[in-house]
Amino acid sequence: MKLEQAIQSDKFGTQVQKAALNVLYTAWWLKTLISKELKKYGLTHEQYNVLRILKGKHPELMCVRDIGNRMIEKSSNVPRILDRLELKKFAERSTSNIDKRETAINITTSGLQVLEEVYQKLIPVFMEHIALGEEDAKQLNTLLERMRENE
Amino acid sequence: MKLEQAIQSDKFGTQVQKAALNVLYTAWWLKTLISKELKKYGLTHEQYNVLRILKGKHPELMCVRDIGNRMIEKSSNVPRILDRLELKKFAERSTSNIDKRETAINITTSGLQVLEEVYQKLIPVFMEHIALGEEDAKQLNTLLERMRENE
DNA sequence: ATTAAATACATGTACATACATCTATTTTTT
DNA sequence: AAAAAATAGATGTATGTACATGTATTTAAT
Repeated sequence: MKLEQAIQSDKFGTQVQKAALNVLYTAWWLKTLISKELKKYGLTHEQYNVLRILKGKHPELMCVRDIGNRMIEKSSNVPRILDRLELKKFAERSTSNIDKRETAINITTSGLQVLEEVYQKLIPVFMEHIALGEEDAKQLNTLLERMRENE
Repeated sequence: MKLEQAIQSDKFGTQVQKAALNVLYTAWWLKTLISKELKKYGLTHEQYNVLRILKGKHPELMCVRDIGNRMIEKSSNVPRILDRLELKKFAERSTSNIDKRETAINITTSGLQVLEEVYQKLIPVFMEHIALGEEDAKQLNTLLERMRENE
């Protein structure tokens, strides 16, 4: 859907201003698409993100700050997200031996399992709904990174 | 900043998967950029968005559903955002005469005023931080809309 | 005309963001 | 070594999202 229809407006000033709205809208669209799938497994987008990050280092443990640095949304409140993951037994907290201020976080076996299941379901969702070839995607990545170049 | 640095990862699988993360990250980056400016005026990104929408129709009044349809994030809870705008006297609610179920919303003079002030401040912020020419922006818009083509 | 269905919006709940503050540790300074 | 500063992360608060439910009003069905 064109942005004009999506937000029922066609007063964008410049293409740059339209691009900003387009990025925001596309991000919402993507999040909704993914979240719909995750919901079947009782996961939110952010909880899934944290699990993916934990898996990336597994079997190493990670501290809260390291997870935060890898989050897409830097202002995410990681301790709170970990609270929910712990309740669902997808992650475990323990105090670090080296530095007792640090919390060492581990993904559980069922965390790894749910992650794998969800990922297998997400692939076809991506395939079906994201209408972009590898070449276009590459070009899109270039433009988005150019957009953020000034800090 | 390259996405690899931003989220401290370079395992993206495909360019399409990277593009999805890149869109999400850029949206967060944009929101943060804008919100920092809005904060000086006691506005959130979403409140600003609603005010912009109201201004677009002013002096016509709008109902809650019409505002919702124009929001970037379709799942926004418009009544709640209006609560805050009303407290700050930037918007007013009244019951529609034609259909008493509908709430007619009006932007106030100070709402229009704060919007104009903020907008004047946002222009240079855009100029300074969004490193994209009109041609690149146009191309970005094309790619984002192609991405969402399959619904 | 009366009842049923639909609509508009408000409101409740769980989760998340954005940001400030607090507590427990560790590191640095003196 | 003792005091001060820095750091890690938990927690509080206001706001927002996502979605379900409730209430008033209007429209459609019988």
